[in-house]
Amino acid sequence: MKVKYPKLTDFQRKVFAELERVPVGKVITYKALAARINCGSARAVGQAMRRNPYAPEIPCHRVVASDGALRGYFGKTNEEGLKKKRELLLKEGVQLDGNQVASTSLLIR
DNA sequence: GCGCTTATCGCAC
DNA sequence: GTGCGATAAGCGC
Repeated sequence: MKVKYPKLTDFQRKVFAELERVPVGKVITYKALAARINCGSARAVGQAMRRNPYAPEIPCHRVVASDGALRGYFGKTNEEGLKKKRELLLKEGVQLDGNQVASTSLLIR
């Protein structure tokens, strides 16, 4: 298996690995993702996403807050990026309610 | 509702 | 090589 993202740190690599593990139609929370990589801070996960150089290549739109609420996208916490995130999720089959997931059952724990 | 804590990344010196 | 600051969150009070 080749290193898909050699420019990323081990931390980001783990985050993306777990992210790829999320099936289409479902999403994962920052905390759950952080816990999977043995990290107690969800903030660090968001940090990796925000600064990830492969933003459009990484399905960061599948990562949501513990409440299932979208937080930001492409380094933007405004509706600009959020709107796109919503569209992507809907396209993937994730039902959303405004800027929040319609059902927390869609979240991977 | 508001504020503080925590971990990682980015950039500067 | 080392240090400082900022952040796409979470939890507590």
